[in-house]
Amino acid sequence: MTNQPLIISSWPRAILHLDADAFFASCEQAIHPELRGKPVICGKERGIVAAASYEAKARGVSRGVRLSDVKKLCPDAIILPSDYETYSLFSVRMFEILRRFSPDVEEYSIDEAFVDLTGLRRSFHGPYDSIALKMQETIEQELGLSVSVGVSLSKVLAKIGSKHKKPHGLTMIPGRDIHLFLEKLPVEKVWGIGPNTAAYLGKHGITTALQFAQQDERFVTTYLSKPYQEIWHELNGRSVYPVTTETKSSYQSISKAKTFTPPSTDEAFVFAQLSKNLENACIKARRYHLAAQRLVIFLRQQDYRSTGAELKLSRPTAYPVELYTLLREGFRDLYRPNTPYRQTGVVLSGLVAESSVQYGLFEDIAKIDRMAKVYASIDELSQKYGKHAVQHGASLPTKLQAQHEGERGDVPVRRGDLFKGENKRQRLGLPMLHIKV
DNA sequence: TCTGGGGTCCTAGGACCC
DNA sequence: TCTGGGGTCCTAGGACCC
Repeated sequence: MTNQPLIISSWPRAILHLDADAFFASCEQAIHPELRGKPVICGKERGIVAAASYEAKARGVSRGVRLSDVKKLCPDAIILPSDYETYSLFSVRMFEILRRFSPDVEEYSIDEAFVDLTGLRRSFHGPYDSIALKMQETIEQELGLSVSVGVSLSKVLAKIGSKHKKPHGLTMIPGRDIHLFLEKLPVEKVWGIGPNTAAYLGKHGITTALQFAQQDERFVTTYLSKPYQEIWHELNGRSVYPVTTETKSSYQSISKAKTFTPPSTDEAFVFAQLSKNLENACIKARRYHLAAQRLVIFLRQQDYRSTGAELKLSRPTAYPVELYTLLREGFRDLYRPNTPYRQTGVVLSGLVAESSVQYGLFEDIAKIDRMAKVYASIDELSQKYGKHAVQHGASLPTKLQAQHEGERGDVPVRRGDLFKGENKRQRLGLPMLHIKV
């Protein structure tokens, strides 16, 4: 493997990191004024706290806590389902505001961004901290959201800055002060250093970010791999991570996984879960006009062990019908009877643009064309009525889960019951279609 | 610490070739 | 047939992120 040298920015940069405070909950409070000042929690759909407003945090509610425990901590909490579409709109507008200040905006996640401020002092007639303050104020005025920002010489340091004081912080870390911020910071709090690397560094006597930053280069290149060498430079104020402005329009891989409770030993049910994941992954791939060259499937057992297999496709595709034979074969190899499974998943990888797919000489082009049309209609229906409007027959046994999750989940369900009775879709008067494969 | 779902990048090691 | 050097490509798995 060729060891490419790191490219280190040759002049000092001014990089800002912005992190919205309690983003989901704050969006809810911005839209619904009556929620302001109250403990608001998002995550009802998953049963755990996805975000908590500062009022809720003050009562000890934090991310990941089970909602059943929330009621003990904070009985008057207002618990809402997460509404990603609305939050995305806030997110888009937040990034738009940032781009008024600099074209170099990286949309890092729904509620975080990096902005390269290098060279902007002249046009703004003021220091970097006043630009940062202006951003903060504009977002507050126009969107009613509070954000925390950090400004420093590199992305890693800017992130440390934005986390330093929350909510509504504005932290500048100039080169001469770096050590003050790293001194008390446990090394695992540094962006990119997880528990494994922290434990490894601990064996070398390194527990704080400052101790890590002060290692000499020989130590770093001898004992650490490239990602950590990069972090080491960044902590020392040498920027190696560029602010990338391209908005993401493609994927390296698309995955879908679903956990079910209780774990199941029912082969048809487990296969149906897998099949449904495949359908959902394919829908997303088609939305981005991508086709997969490889399909990974995995089954996770009750004890969290997982087995998987990578399947190669003869030609890139995003159409489940073309993948069922392979899916069945792969499943047959992995599945062990009488083993309780709790999760299945698929990964579509080796994604290429759909338009670049070459069809073989002997393939029935007319048939492929018809299939493409069927799927185009399916995608349209899913858009209108939700993605469960149309399903492959193979995915139908997932209906068992709906019954398991009902109040009387202990009642045995016979296969014959699957199609009986009305479901939500029918009650709403929406079409129910089954595609035969 | 895990919850749960969706991603990215890097490395080591094997297969294969000249 | 063995030895050895060197390169590429691919894959599994690890680590980390939000």
